[in-house]
Amino acid sequence: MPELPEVETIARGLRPALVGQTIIDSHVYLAKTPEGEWADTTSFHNAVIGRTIKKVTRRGKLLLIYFEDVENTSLPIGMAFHLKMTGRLFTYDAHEKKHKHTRVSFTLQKENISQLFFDDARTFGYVRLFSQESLQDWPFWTQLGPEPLEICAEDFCLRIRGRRAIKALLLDQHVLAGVGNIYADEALFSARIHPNAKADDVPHTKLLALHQALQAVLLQSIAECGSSIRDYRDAHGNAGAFQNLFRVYGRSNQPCMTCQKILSTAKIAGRTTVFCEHCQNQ
DNA sequence: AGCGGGACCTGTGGGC
DNA sequence: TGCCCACAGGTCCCGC
Repeated sequence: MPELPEVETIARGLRPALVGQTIIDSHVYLAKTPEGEWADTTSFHNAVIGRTIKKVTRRGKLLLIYFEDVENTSLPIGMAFHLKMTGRLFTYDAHEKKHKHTRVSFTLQKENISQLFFDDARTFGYVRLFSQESLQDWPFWTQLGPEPLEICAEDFCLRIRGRRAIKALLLDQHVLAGVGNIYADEALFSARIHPNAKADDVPHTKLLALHQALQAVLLQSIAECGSSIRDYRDAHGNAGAFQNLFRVYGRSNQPCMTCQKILSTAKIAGRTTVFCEHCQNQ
């Protein structure tokens, strides 16, 4: 679910509530949610108890929580949450009871007791504890592409190439980390590029426009606290507002905001894709 | 190499 | 009201 702007918004919301807090208890309600070296419920619990949160950040669509260093170097240095389609991370006061879809919860204390819930209706999401070493054994992590907001135009053009559909490249987390279906469609519309165009057939000037458009759409969405379609809420339970600014995503059969022709829908790169045949002719 | 389809899951909304 | 089907923001794996 959440793409880069939504995960960024969640990280910003959680940061003030979590940094400096110490985990004093944890519960795993769905055994498959923790993954990796400390996936087992008991080792997960033992590895997080007593850990103080140092940093809350993001890489691609992963929400990262780092712990303060401890003497025991065999313990994890942090945990990575992938929210997939329906994952949510919220903080609550000490009295909040487990929800229907709560998969993992943490109890925190510094001054006031509070809780962090990882809820996920469809259960595709996961949390993975990691050490410096185990990160290197995690292919999803080691193969993540660069951050789309940090890559320069020149490097962007070098990565968006080949005979695949350009939308497939934007969605490929090895090529760029954090772009999903919404922002791929919005950026391609903005740059006036057909989502099914082979990357190598797209003129260099259009690739430069796409680099600009992608960064603009991501930044604008972050400024609006992300997009809320159905499940997504930020760390405080608030909906984002960027969905009100969609120009193509979710607007099948509605008029193009540029040329008024009816927007087209197709399955491209395995995903529902909305675009304007007239404006995105390249 | 790159695609299409299926799998992993539950919830929701539309049509009848 | 209720049932059935299609579809959903992500990723991985398989076979063609």
